[in-house]
Amino acid sequence: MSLPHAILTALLEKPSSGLELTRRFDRSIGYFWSATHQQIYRELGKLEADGYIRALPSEAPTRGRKKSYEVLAAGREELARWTSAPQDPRPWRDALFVRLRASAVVGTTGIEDDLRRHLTLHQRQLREYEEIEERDFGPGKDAPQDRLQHLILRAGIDLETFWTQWLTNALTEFERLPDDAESTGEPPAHG
Amino acid sequence: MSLPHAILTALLEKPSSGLELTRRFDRSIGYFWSATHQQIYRELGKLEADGYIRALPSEAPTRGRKKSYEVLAAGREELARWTSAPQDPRPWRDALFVRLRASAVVGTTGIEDDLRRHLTLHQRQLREYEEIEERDFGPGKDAPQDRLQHLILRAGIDLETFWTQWLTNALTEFERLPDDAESTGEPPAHG
DNA sequence: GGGATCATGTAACTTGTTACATGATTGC
DNA sequence: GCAATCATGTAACAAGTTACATGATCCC
Repeated sequence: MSLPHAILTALLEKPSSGLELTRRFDRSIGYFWSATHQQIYRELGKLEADGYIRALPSEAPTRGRKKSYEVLAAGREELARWTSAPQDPRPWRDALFVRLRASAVVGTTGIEDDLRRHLTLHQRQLREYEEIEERDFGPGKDAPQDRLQHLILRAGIDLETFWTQWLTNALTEFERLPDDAESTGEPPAHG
Repeated sequence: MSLPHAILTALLEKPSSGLELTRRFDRSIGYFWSATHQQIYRELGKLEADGYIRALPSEAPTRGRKKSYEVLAAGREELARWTSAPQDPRPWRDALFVRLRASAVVGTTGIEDDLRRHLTLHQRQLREYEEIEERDFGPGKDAPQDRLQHLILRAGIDLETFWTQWLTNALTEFERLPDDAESTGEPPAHG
């Protein structure tokens, strides 16, 4: 149930239309909770039906006409409630590790190229985050109200750093592996 | 489309019944792709219908009777195809960061306790992974065919290390924050 | 008036979650 | 025979993905 609350947060920061939200989910918010415009419109409809947000008064609300939303008191209360309520971390899923484990059984052909490609993508993302950090949180820009934003950005930087290091290490490991290593049978139990 | 391929991998490692798979998804495989028994039974049905796996011959296949599956040639081929095909990394989503960003708008009340709780959970998971590493990949146990498994485990260790460090840092940051810091308005754009 | 683009949607599908149902086996 | 547990499922729903539809506006 994070998407509606991410939208409430975005709308509290600044009332927006669906498309404006979509654009904000392509950059800052999307760095930790991505969403497509279809999801956003659907969720806006629900939030309005639930009385958490309302469309700012304008002309006839039809297709193709821009429609901006603002958060109502009930919406702010719901967001505060959700934010302070305990939540377990979700089990994480990553297809790359499924593929690696599969390649221990059916062979590693082809996967190495994709690891290299992923490395490039993560290096690019890391650089992007670091540029944002320098621009927005450089020396003398550490206002207290920005600390939380900075903390979130640091998580992004640290995670991309993890990926670049792990992928670099994995590729080194692959060079040492016998060509197209293929093993069968149960691997160590891991727990 | 990772779940069917994770199941094919597991069945190639060792033919199993639905419940046995469920148990394996609770430990080793579940560390990077979790699944409930309902998902697994549904997927087993599809994989069988697609001709990728088959039930090992036994008595009448009814409810309550154990049913084991093995992978057919077509299943192995599909797994090899999927494993070697390029795949983009999925956009990652983490509710904790949504909550942190929300707390910059509606206040940080309550979230600190949950950060502490998450820290404990991640420390516990990290310890578990490290014990597995020592047991299965300790000195003298680095057979080439285990290298891929070790690589995956290292990713888990590194990720949990990231979490414990980041959460520790975040909690320190919270102590420095003015009580129940609450800011309004658009934060820095971050991109 | 026609194409680009801005803007809001619908529909169908896949994947993951939650709650519940039912049969078989084992130990008492 | 009955409770516990092993084992396989169904149903309903929530969330995310992909493809497509349609109206409004701007600029030539």
